[in-house]
Order: sequence, then C-alpha cells, then structure tokens
Amino acid sequence: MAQLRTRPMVVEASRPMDPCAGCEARPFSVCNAIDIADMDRLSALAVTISVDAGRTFIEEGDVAEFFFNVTSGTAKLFKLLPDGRRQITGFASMGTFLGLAVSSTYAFGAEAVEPMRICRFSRTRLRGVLDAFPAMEKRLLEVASNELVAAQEQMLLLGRKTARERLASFLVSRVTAQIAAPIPAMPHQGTPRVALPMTRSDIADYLGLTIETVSRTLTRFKGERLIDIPNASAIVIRDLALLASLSTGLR
Amino acid sequence: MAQLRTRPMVVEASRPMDPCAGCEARPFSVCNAIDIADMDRLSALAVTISVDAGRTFIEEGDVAEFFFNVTSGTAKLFKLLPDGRRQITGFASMGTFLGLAVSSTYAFGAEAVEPMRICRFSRTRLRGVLDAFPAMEKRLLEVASNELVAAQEQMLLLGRKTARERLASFLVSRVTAQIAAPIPAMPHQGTPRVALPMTRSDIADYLGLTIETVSRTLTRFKGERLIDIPNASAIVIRDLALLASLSTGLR
DNA sequence: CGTGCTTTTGAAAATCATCAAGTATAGTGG
DNA sequence: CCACTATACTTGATGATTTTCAAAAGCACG
Repeated sequence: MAQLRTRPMVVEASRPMDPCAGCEARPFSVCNAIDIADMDRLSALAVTISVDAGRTFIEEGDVAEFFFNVTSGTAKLFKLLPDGRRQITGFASMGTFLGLAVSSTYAFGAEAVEPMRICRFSRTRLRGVLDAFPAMEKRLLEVASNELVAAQEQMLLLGRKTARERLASFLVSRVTAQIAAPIPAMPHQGTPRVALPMTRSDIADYLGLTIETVSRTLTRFKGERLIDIPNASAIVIRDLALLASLSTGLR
Repeated sequence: MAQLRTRPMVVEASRPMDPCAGCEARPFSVCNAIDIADMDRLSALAVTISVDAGRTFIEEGDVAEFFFNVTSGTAKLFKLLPDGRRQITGFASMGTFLGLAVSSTYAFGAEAVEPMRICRFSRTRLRGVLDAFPAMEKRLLEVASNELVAAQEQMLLLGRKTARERLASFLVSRVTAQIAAPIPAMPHQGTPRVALPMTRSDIADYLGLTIETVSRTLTRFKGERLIDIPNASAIVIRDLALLASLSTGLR
C-alpha cells in the first residue's frame, strides 16, 4: 500500500480576486448551483490547497471539520480494516464534492494519486451558505443520489462479477467518465485512450482483487486484442463494445 | 431466486382522516422533518399500499414515477445481471425512504420479503412539497449521506472480507439495527435474538456469497457457541463481542 | 401425510490468492 | 549521461477459500 514520505501540505492564503470566478472545475461542481452574482459568498469561505501525490488529506475517523471540492488531479477514497486490508470506494477527480457525512467524523480516508488542487470549506460555515441557497442543498442531494447509484453498481461488481467482468467494467467506466467529464477530451475515433493515474494496487483495491489478478487480466485482454497497454498508466481501448458486453457477463 | 406467483397489488384509496397522524413509521422517517401542522400537505399526496410477500413493487429500469416510504414489513433492494446473478444492495424496513434517483428510471428493484405497508408519493408532486419545506430536503440529504456511508461499509465487506467476517458483520448489523430502530425492542440481556425475515438466498445475495456458504458458516458459528439457530428465520446471539471483533478480522 | 420448498451437508472443481522470482520503469546521484 | 536503487509491474507455480454439483434432511401447508 503506497506510502510516500509525508511532505507538509501547502496551504496558500489565496484570494487574488475571486478564486471561484475563473475556476475550471466550477462547471462540473456543486458550486455551479449558485448564481455567479452570489458566488462571492461562497468564495469567501473557500481556501485553495495543493496536495502532493501520495499525501493523505482526509483521515478516516478524524473529526470532519471540512468539506472539499476537487479542482484538479485525482484522489482515491478508501476504507481500511484493522489488519491493513483496504477497499477503495471511489476515485475523486475534478468537480467531485467530498465530505458528505452526517456523522461528526469522516467515514473514509482520501489520498492524492497525482498532484491535486482542492477547495476547502469549513463545514460549520458552509452550513450557513447552504441555508441561504437551497439550490445548492438541492444540488448536493443530486450529487449524493448519483453517488448512491454508483455505489450500488459497485456493490453488484464486488459481490457478483468475475475478475474479467470487473476489469472490463472498470475500463468501460473510465472511458465514459472521460467522455462525460473534465477536459474536452482528446479526440477518440473508436479507440479511446484512458489514463490510469492510479497504480495496479489501487485498481486491485478498488475492484476487490489482487494486483496479480489485475495484471494478468489486463495482459489477457491485450492478448485478445481488446486493449493495448502502451505503458502502465495508459490503456488504449480497441474494442469498447466487446468490453462493455463482457462487463455485464454477456461475453 | 425467489419467484412467487404474481398477485395483484392491493391499492387502497385510504384517507380516513390524516393517515400520517397516527403513522407508526413517522418517528423513523423523513416525514418527521415536516411540522405536524403542515403534515396535511404531505398526507394529501400519500397513498397507502399493501404489498404481499414476494411481490416486486419496484422494477429496475422502470420509469421512476414514485417515491416510497416503508411503513411496516421488509423489502430487499437489488440489482441484476443479464444472466440472473443478483446483488442485494440493502434491506428496507420501517421508516426507510426509497426512490432517490436523479435519473428518470429506478436504478434498482425492490421486492417484499414479508408483507409490507408502504406510502407512495408521486415524484413530481412531492417535488412541490420539497420546495415548500426545505427542512425535508435537508432531511433527505441526511438520509442519502447515511446510506452512502452504509454503502461504503458494504463495499469494504464485499471487496475485502472473508465469508466468516461477512456473516459476522451481517449479524452484528442486524443486532444494532434492531436496537436503534423500530419496535421498542424486546429486552435482550446479553443474548439478543435477531429476526431474519429474508431467506438464506437473500442473505447470500446480500453478502456476495452462495447459500451453501451462508449455511455452512452459520452452522460453524453455532458449533463455536457464537450463536444459536432456533429456526431458520431467527438467530440468538450468544457472543456479540466476539462476533463484532470477528467482523473486522480481529478474530 | 404427501408435496414442494428451503436448508443443510458432502464431495469435487475452479477461480482467485499467495508465494516467489524476474523484468521494467523512474527517480537519484555520481 | 549513465549506472544504481527503489518501486511498480509482470509472470509462473502452488494452494486455499469458496463455488458448483449433488443429495439428503427439515418444514410448512394443503
């Protein structure tokens, strides 16, 4: 399990103008629910933070003092068992809102898998903004509902799919996530290239497998001309349709 | 996979007075967020329905026309793969709110495991109530957040726990759910008795195992004096503390 | 007191995990 | 710029937990 030396988290007292105004993540985040005119109310609470790759910025069980919004980069969200077994419950990228929890402590940890920028809000102070702008609370409910649907899909994967089906599902979801979200996306004319900023170990802990099984299964996919593996952190999808049907057991 | 003959769903045009006034599930449900004085606004939309055991009242993929609130009984929520493999994502009992989904179709199916009474609301009409009472929307966000936490815990179980740990977790969660919720609970002086209205097949599909493994593991627990099995639908917990530590791998 | 279902129990098989090297890859410092 | 080291990834052999296949035992209900 990745463990980098712990460099100090860089906190910038960033308030040049309105940090939210030019925020690239806004179109993809809950912040967008607030009218641009009222945005200052939100940006007054926001503190921009840089997080180095490998840095844990949410510790499971810690008092939940903050909400976070991912501006750039990718984080893995995870839960641990006492003996160190780890389940990654999801990956958070641009626009993802983190910290939803009724309890006073975080129910999961979060660690950057690549350098990140995140927006931090005090939970108590954000509550005031939420009360003032019900549209944002409504947006949060949408976000939570979507995550719930994704979580149920992942339960189906973890509880009932084979290793092959899990990897196929993972690759397909990476493709669709890349299309739906962030960067206008590099043109993919049938052979989309998905970036895998996370390690094989992360993928394994996300899919409930071991790194060896992940590696073997990807190698086998390559042999079957379903994918190409130019390097460990990128995969070229050669037959998305077949992968998609594989992912639901229709081989 | 349980498949009973399909009896017609009984719909009662129930509006004797205010059906919500004497509702036993209200203290445990989102309805409680609304002031008793404003309750008529909600009860005007509510239609009470009886569901026979074995009846599917939410079909995965169907247009999501309604929200539901469970008044009594228990339902299993599930997702299916094309070849029939099933993952039960949760059990819904008194007070559970169902139907959260941004999409226009249900992301999961729901089937009664014992006779139920449920409250049905039109999604479009409930939207008006939610807009009028932000407190209820807020409550829904709390509910969704809690379910998200539970879903993450279940992902940890499905992805990383052994069969023994899964069953131990299941039994412990049944005990705590019984204490926290519904019926003032029968006095349990160290040996709580948990009801299992669902079949072994349901438990298996919930824990990502087969019925055989569920049966074998429970039998082994019995042999180890951790539980008693008076009958197939009830279990007496003889050593909750040991089960609890077993559930996190601390054997 | 059958009849049909669920549950339990047993034996064999299989998928995936574990153990163990060996091979890339990336970052570091000479 | 190139070895050198650390880490990540791949590949192979073996093993174990869990599944699959099969059948008997309980239970509920007519």
